[in-house]
Amino acid sequence: MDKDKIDKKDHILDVAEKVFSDLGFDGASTRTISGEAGVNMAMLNYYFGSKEGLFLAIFERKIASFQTLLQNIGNDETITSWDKLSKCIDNYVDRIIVNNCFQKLINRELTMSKRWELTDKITQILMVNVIEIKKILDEGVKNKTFAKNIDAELVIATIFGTKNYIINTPHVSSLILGHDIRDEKYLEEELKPRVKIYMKRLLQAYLMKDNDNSK
Amino acid sequence: MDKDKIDKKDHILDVAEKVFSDLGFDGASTRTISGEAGVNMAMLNYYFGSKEGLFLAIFERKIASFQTLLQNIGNDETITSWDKLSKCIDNYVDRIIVNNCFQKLINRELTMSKRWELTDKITQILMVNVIEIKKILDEGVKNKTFAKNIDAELVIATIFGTKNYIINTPHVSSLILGHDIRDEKYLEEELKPRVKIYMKRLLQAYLMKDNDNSK
DNA sequence: CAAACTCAATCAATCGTTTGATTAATTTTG
DNA sequence: CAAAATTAATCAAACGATTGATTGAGTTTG
Repeated sequence: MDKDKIDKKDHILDVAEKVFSDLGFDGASTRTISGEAGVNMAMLNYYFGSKEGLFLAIFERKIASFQTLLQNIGNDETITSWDKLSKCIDNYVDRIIVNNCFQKLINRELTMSKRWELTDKITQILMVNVIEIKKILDEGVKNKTFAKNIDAELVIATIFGTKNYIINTPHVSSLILGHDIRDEKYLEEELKPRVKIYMKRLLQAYLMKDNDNSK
Repeated sequence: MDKDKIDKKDHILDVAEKVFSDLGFDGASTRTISGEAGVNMAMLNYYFGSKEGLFLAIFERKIASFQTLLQNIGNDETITSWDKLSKCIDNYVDRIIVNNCFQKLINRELTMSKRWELTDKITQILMVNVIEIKKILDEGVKNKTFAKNIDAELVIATIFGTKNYIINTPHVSSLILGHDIRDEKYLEEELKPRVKIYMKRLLQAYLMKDNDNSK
């Protein structure tokens, strides 16, 4: 049946995503992945051509859902620049914490000096979001919602960096926060709203204050 | 000669640090490392026992320099909490951008679910800095330098996360900033001061403003 | 000379991939 | 309809290549 085939491929991709994110591309053997997924080793090549093909397929599957999310917020003329940024933060915190282990994959791949093609593709995808936020920040400066001398590029680094730090280094951030951040209940009910509130207060304080240059 | 021996070991460690940070632990073969370092493959095992021993030796070498840096800032009674935090930021930005590729190593290792012993050791080392900053923040709240309702834990995530984001994802941050951040001149003369100024303004705005809870 | 060092050659183990056979379901044919 | 042919899916086994590690013979050094 066609449905079963798709389900099986999807199951392999689910397992592979987890194993790759735990062990890295080189650390995860095809035997481990196929074993974990409960399928014969040869099926990986049968379905995805190669180990790298499997790796790429994981990304292909996720890309679509990444593209469209922030798309229309920037063009909404009815809300202020601050509200747009606020919406972006909400979306981003929600989305990223769901795609937990995929985020780890993306981030590790970006730190590698291998597989340039994939690195470039990921970079391109992430830049869509970066540009979207940059646009909102610039617009906010122009219409004086935000202070004129903000450092927009580094604000972007803070937005993405803060979230990445929490998610990608769970050992450290769990110690800092005093909870296991891999506990889904804590994540959903406490951490997510807390990060949202914090990010908004942090950025509001910075963006909407006059940072005079006379030190 | 004893000097030559140490120099050679250090040279191997330098090369290995670079190769590991580019290719990951599993992606970097002992042949690649020894070839890059211009030494016989067997030397790696002769000096460091094993591939993992070599990997650990890279960390051992760096640990000492990491420990002592922030140590005494927190205990200085003559400066304000804000100045302490300010000093921490300076130290941190300076140090971390120098140890560029070692940071990538640390960060990738923290995202892995392998080599628990090393992960725990790294976590422990990083926590020294975390606790130091936490202490400063708490003290600042107590003596009313900082607002009473700040989110100290997430401030820490912002400090480390912002810097990590810039350094660990050079492809993306180079695009954002419009310069190749691996260009040492740009890094030293432009980016470093810029990050310092930005971080201080960002944190000052947040920490020294009343974040009322009514919305 | 003895200890420390260096090397090419080699080891077993594991890697990603391919193979050829087998099964089961579908389509074509007489 | 029933037999034959075709197809996709699955498997155990094996492939060559590469891995980290070791060997034992040679060289250098103090």
